[in-house]
Amino acid sequence: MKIGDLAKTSGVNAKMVRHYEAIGLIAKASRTDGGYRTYSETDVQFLRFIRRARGLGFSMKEIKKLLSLWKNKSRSSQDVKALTSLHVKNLELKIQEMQEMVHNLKKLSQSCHGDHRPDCPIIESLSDSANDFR
Amino acid sequence: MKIGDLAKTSGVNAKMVRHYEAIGLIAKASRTDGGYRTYSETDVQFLRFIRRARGLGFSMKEIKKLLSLWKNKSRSSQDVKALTSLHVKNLELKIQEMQEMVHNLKKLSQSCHGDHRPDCPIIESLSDSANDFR
DNA sequence: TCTGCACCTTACCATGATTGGAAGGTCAAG
DNA sequence: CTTGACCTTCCAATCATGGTAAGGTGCAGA
Repeated sequence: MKIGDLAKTSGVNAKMVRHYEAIGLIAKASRTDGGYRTYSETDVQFLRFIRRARGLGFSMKEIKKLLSLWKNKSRSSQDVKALTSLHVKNLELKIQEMQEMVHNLKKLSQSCHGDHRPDCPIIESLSDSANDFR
Repeated sequence: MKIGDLAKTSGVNAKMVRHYEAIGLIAKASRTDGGYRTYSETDVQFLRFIRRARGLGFSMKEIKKLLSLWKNKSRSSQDVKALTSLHVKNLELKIQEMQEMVHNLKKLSQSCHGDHRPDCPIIESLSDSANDFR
């Protein structure tokens, strides 16, 4: 199986597969005589794992850990759970921050009449030293 | 006023001030005979504006627009409001995505006993082709 | 066998915002 | 005159991804 087929079946871009190899996330693929990378079904599973973890917002660093836990058959589910709840915690923090942003922006936007006049509380608030949003 | 003082009073890192100058977000500062950048109170206001907009999650591109709207006295508040609501919309989309991630992760985490045993539904789910989170 | 095409290779550049370091110049106080 | 704080430019790294260029491989059809 060449990299293009791997990309199709795993859902991970060929470019990304090479990138993951370059940063050591996955092992170096074996090559054909012509220099083409070759892959097996196992690699497909591997890449799918990575793609799903990315889809859940795990960082590459976290995925590296998850992968080693996956490969390690004597792992404890505790470790995986801990990594996951830390990730959840971080996500929730970010969500809260963004919700605050939205709240502030909406409050500003409400008081902005939104017509041709140049007065705008959003602009004024941003330039007013009394308003610090962090 | 030198760049260090500007940094202190505006709350924007000296490094960042130079960067903003380099990418054309702010005008090139005048220099002393020794080559040091010099700033005025106006520049402090400027940098504070940028810092607050960043704090609200606006991108540099958006801030560039906001700055030109700020400087342009004949701007319409409509433009500012439009830019802001677009930003809010994008934020809300991202928030929703992250909430879905959290939801999925929590569901997985719940079914993970979290002890020393190697069985872990989180890992299993990531390697199982039946689970696609996007 | 030649040709064309799809696919592969490496290598470099770009994004966006920020941070870090290195190597060196300026300035004021002691 | 030395010390140390501050400034300068330049270069690089982060993180995940996308793009391009220039060239090699492999296979099907004429």
